[in-house]
Amino acid sequence: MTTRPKGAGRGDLFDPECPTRRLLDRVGTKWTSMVVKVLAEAAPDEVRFAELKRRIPGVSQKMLSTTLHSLVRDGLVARRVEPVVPPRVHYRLTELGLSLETPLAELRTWAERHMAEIDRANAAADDA
Amino acid sequence: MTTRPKGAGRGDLFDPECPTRRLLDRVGTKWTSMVVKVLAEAAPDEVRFAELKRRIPGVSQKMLSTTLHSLVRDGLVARRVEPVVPPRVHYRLTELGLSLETPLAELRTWAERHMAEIDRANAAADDA
DNA sequence: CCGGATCCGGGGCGATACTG
DNA sequence: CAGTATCGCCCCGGATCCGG
Repeated sequence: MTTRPKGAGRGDLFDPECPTRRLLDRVGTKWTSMVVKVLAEAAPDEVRFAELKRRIPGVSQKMLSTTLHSLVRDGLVARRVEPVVPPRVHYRLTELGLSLETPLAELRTWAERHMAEIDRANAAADDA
Repeated sequence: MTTRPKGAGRGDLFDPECPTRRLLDRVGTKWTSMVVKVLAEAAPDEVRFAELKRRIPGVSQKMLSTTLHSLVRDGLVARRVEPVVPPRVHYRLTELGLSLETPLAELRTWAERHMAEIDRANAAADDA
């Protein structure tokens, strides 16, 4: 999933290593944005795995787990394990993750305001 | 494709019809954000197909064509054909498309500023 | 309770070749 | 010049089983 190029292009946005494309590859995966949102709403508190799953209807255990590990790997989410039986695992956004929430929130705002127009455009296209 | 549970709860962002998820499904496709960026930079001028292709290294004709048609269908891009031989097709952002450029630009800014941190986090994870 | 391992289908995406 | 058609790979993401 995570494409792993090495040198990050920082000048040309259309460089194959374009940071925006790479970011969208991550944020665009199905569950990432929702995980970030839930964790952002809970911040600075932690959220347990099961609670996260409960708050994101439709996500499978596998995908939630995979998504979280990707985010941890990217340094956007911190993971804390309580060494008890049964184990308890807690997640929270790092500062980096929190800073990402800002632009993501703006995208959400745009979506809420304008998706209806997109739907209308599609409906019009279907007519033709 | 997507099952339609019922009327979308207009409050709940985690509804299966969540507008944010749907927007990200579109914007997250590989070439969309770059097409929008090129057209936004050219705005309010139009850009021809070949010029668009030239400015987006790596894109195939097929994917550029597909991406553009999706955007047209969504009402984000307008298409104008000059009925000459050989044909000339011009594209430009609609107002809706232009308004999307704003939050997208902020995502780009975030990406430029922070992708290096993400890369470092990944490198650190590779060590372990 | 948390999540790794495996199997599998569908769709995004690319390469190439062909039309008007 | 600007597409469309076809083929096929890859990998996301869902279901299920299992392990600590």
